[in-house]
Amino acid sequence: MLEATLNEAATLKRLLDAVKELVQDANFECNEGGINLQAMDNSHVALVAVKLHADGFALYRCDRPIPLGVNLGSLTKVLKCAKDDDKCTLKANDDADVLSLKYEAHRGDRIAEYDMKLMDIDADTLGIPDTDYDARVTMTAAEFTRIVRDLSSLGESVRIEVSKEGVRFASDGEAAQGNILLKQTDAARERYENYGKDDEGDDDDDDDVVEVKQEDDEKPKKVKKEKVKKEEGVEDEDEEMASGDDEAEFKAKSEDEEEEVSESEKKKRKRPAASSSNSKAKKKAKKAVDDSAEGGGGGVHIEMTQHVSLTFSLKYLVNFSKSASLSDTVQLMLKNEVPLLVSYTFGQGYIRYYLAPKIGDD
Amino acid sequence: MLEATLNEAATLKRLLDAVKELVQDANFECNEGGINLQAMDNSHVALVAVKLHADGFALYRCDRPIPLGVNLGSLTKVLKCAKDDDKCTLKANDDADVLSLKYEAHRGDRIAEYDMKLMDIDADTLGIPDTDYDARVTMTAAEFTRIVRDLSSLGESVRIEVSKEGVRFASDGEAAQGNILLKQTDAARERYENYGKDDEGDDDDDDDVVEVKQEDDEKPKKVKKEKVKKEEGVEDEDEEMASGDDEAEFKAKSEDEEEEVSESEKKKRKRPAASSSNSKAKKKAKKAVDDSAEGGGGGVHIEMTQHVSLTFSLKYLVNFSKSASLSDTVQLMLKNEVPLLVSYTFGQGYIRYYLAPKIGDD
DNA sequence: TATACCCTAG
DNA sequence: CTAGGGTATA
Repeated sequence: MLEATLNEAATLKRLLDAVKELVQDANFECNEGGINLQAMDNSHVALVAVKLHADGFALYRCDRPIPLGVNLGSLTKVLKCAKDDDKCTLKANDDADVLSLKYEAHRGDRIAEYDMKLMDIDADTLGIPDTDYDARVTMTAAEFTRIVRDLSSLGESVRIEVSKEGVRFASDGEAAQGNILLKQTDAARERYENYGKDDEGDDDDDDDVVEVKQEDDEKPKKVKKEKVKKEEGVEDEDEEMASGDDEAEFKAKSEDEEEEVSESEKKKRKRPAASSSNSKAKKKAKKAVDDSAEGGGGGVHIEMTQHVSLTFSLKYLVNFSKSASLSDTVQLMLKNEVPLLVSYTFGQGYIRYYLAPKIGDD
Repeated sequence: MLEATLNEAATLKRLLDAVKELVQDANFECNEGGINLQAMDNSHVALVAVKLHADGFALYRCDRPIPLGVNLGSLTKVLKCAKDDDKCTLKANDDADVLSLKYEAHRGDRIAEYDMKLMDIDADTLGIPDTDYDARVTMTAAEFTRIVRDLSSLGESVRIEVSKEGVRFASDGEAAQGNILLKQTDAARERYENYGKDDEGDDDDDDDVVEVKQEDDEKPKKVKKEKVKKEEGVEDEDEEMASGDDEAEFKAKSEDEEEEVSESEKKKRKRPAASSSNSKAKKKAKKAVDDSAEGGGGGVHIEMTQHVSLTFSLKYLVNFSKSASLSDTVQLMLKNEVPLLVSYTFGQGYIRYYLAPKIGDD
C-alpha cells in the first residue's frame, strides 16, 4: 500500500517531461524512503535516476516496497489533467495493478481522480558505478540548457573539456564549428561553493575539494590531489561498462534488487532544502543568488583534480536539460572515459542522468 | 582582413531573420565603408539591399574589399547561438574561406567562438534603378506589418493606392475583400517631415517635396511638380526591367562590380543616428514620437507628385515586414509600373526591399 | 528531415 | 511581450 501526497503536481509533471522521452516504461520503486525510478534509454547509452524523498511529500506512507510499472506516456497524459498547483495524491495497492491519482485544488472545491493501469516491467535495475569523478562543474541550469541547445543546431555531439581556465563546450558541424568557454568567476564560486555538498554525505568537506580559482591560473589555491568524491548514496556494483560501436553502453543487471536507502541517503533527506532549488522559490532564490551578477548569473564553479575531455551526444544532453524546470542549478560530474553525470537537485529529491561518452574522441 | 564588432548581436540576428527567407546565399560585400549585401530572391521578383555603415560598429577594420559568400541558413544557425546583447565580432581573412564569429557576454565570463565556412557566390550585383518615385509613404513599421499580415489572410496580393487622401491597401480574396485606408494626419506629417531626408543626400529639401495635407483635399499646400527623388547612393545602371509572366522581374547583371561608397553615402554615415530608429532606443524613441497619437502612432505621411496604384504579392510584403524589429518606421516609395521600395532605416544602416509589381492590375 | 507558423507559458 | 515547444508542412 502506497499513499503519497505532493503539494504540487507540477513537480511530477516536470519530472515526467524530461524522462518520458528517454524511456517509455519504468518502475517507480516505492519504499519507506521514498520513490525511486531508474531506467535506461532504449539504446542503453543514457540512464536516468530519479529520487523523491519520502519527507518531501506532504504525506507519505509505504508499508513495504512496491514497484509500480508505469507507462510514462500514460502517466504524462494523466498528469496533464492536473493543475500545476494541485495537491496530488498517489495511491496504489500492494498488488500494484492500478495507480490512483487524486488532484485537489488547494481551495478544496475541486477534486479529480484518475486511475491508471500499471504493468509488469522487468526490473532492469542498473548498477550505477560509484565513480570518483575528476571534475565537478556547477552552473545555472539555464545556461546549460542554452549551450546544449545552441550547439545541437550545429552538430551531433559536443566535446566537454574542463580545465582550470573553465569549461569549454565544442561542437563540429557541417556548416560551422563552435565552442563556448565559460570562465570560472568569483561570483559563481561563492554562489556554488557549498552547492551539493550537504547533499553528498560523508566526505567532500571543503578541504578535500580542489578549488580552482580563475584569476591565478597557474597556482590554484587549495589543490589537494584527492578525487572529487560523489555518489555515495548509490550502489556501486557492476562497474564495468560495455563498449558499443560508437558510444559506450550501460549494462543492465536485470535483477530485482532494490536500491536500498543508504546511510548517506538518510542524512541527505534531513537536509532542509536549503540549496535554493525549490521550484516555488525559484525566482527568489535566483535573485538572492545573483547578488553580484545580473540576469542568469553567468560563470561556472569548477572543482577538479585533473583535466578532462569527453564527447557526448547532444541529443541526450538537450533532453536532460529539460529538467531545468526543476532546479536553477545543474552539476556536471566528469571523468575521462566514464559516463557523464548530469544532476539536478531540487527540494524534493533529484534527477540524475548518466550519459556514456562517445568513444574515440579525446 | 575584416574585423568588425557589433555591440549587440541582435542587430545581425534581426537582419538575417528577414533576409534568409528571401535568399539562401549572398555575398556580404565588406569594404572600408562598411558591409553591404544585395541579393535577389529566387524568382527575381524581390531584391534586398542591406547596408551596415562602418561607423555603426564599435570597431571596424577592413583593409580591402572582401566579398564574404555566406549561406544565410548557416549564418542564422550560428547567430542563434548568440544572446541578443552579446558583443559580436566578425572576422575574416582576405581569402575569405571562413567567417569567424565571437560572442562575448558583457560580463566577460562567457566567450563563444564559431567558425563558419564561406563559399564562392556569383556576384549577382544588381543594378538598382535610380528611380524618381512618385510617392513616398512614411508610417510606423508596426502598422505596415499589421496591414500586410491582415490582408494576407484574405488574399494573395494587395493593391496599394496613394492619393492625396491617404494610402489605401486593398486585397481581394475568396471569402472576403478588404481595404485599409490610412489617412494623412498632421501628427504623422510632423513626425516624419524630415524622416529619411538627411539620409538621402543632395536634393529633397523640403521645398521640393510635395506636401499633401489631408484637411484641404482640394488645394494641397506646396505642390511643386518636381519628382520625389531618391536612391542617390546606389548605382543606377540597368534600369530596364524585364517583365515576367505575372510579375515583373529584376535582371541580374552578374558582374563583379563593387557598390562604391558615393558622396551621399558618406554624408549619411556622418549622421548621428538621429532618426529615432536605433534598436536600443526603440521604446523611448517610439514614445517620444507619439506625442499626439497613441499606441503605434497612427496616420501616415505622404509626399507625392501623382496618384499611384500598384499591386504586389502579399507574401513578399509580409516577409519584408519582419524587418520591423530593426526600425519603428518604414518608408514605401512608389511609382506606377516600377518596383516598390520598402525601406527600413536604423541607426546602423538600412535594409531596403524592392518588389516588382504584379502586372495588369491597375 | 528541416523549417515556419502558432500557441502557450513565463 | 517574448521565448520555447509543438505542430504542420514542404
